[in-house]
Amino acid sequence: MLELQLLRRDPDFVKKKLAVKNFQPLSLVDEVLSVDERRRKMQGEMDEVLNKSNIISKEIGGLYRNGQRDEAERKKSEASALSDQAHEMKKELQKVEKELFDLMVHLPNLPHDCVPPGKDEHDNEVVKEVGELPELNGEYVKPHWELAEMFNIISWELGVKITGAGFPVYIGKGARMQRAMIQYFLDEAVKAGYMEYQVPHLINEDSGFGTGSLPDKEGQMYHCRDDNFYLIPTAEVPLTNLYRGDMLKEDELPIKLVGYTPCFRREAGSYGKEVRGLNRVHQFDKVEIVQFTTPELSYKTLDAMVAHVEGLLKNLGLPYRILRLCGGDATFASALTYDFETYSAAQKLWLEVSSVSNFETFQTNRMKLRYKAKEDGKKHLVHTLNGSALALPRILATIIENYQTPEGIVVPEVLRPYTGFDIIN
RNA sequence: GGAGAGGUGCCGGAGUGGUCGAACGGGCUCGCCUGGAAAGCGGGUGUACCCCAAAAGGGUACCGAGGGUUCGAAUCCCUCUCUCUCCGCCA
Repeated sequence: MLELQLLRRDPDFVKKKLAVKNFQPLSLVDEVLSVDERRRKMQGEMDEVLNKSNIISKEIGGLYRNGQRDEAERKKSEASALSDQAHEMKKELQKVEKELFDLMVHLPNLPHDCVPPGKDEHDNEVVKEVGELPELNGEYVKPHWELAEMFNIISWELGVKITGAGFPVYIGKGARMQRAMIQYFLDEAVKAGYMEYQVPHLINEDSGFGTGSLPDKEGQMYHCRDDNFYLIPTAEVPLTNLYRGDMLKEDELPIKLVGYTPCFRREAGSYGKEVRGLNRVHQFDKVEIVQFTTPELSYKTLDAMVAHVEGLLKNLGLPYRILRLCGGDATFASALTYDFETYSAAQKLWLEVSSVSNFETFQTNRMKLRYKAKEDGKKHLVHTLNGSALALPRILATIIENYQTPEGIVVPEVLRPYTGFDIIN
């Protein structure tokens, strides 16, 4: 959630930034301000009534103590009227507060200065492209879903039997590849100073709200009706919410967390080749890194996280490119997002395998996560960042396609200590 | 799932209708004392919102959450939630 003070201070700036994000209608900003003004006025009036009521109540207490019962009784009706009035005002105020909140919740985060304007993925900016696009020839240009079936390492059919489409079952070396990647990614993160966590895969509403997943992405999450829990769409949600509501000391920052979890996404509305094979599934595994930091350091931190993800891709030997997402393609909560894509040779397709974002104070304003500055002891909202490091299925898809040979699928060197085999055949 | 006990400030822990934003103790912090320290003494020590150009100051709310009773609620009533103990079930 944006900070209301910012809207009050500089509504034009906010509008300008929202325009970059392709947000409509900008008049929402004015609406917020007018509701906010109404709210303040109402609160002032209510406080005044409450103040009077409190004074009289105290007087009544005093009168009783002095034995002036009659005088006290007489004052009661006056006090009663005031408290009724305050009660009504409170109800009205709550309505307006709710109104204000509902409006604020619909404002996305403001994009960072370097975010290019734009509508959708076509306007994203390619920042960097690394590695040779592999030239496959002859018959060895099969897409990963064919190879996976061929070597019996993934079964879509079994997944359908157990659950439904989009729930692949990994078998034998396929399962071990998964486990190897998880372990490798976790080890690399721990080496880089991240604290490993194992967190719940179900979250409550407050957690969903904290990261901005609710109400914005409600339809994307699986919901357990009976208990009102949601299946996590990413470890970002539980990891970030670990610190919800806290007041940190500046010395405690930065905080670096890493966690492996499965991720569940309904992906309503997806279709076609987009969802073939591992390209888009309802359940997948991911290692996620999260950082909490000060506003001064958060963009440096973002760079460091980008570098970390880049390191992983380099080590896996996959051709990749980094995109700076344009305003329209970046998510609701992010101020700046870099997407990583690997090139899947057989599909001749760039697949998104990581997304690294700085949310600045957008999440912490919702979560009320602050820190006390060393300098002046003042409280500020913490900056949050996160990134996939990495999401497994598309990495696996890319490995399967790019490393196919007449003998089988060659396992990238860095994974071999974890898999215990060097070829899938 | 059943029965019971309980959630108070940074921590411990009082408080069962008015003078309670909350005793007392600890912690932390500032000052005095000291060559320095300890002990001791004295002061300070929550958050959010509103009024105010700002500061000073003032107001309101907050004792797990939300409602209710009352002129007045940390205190009484209801609902929810979490923790603990016992029983049942169980990886």
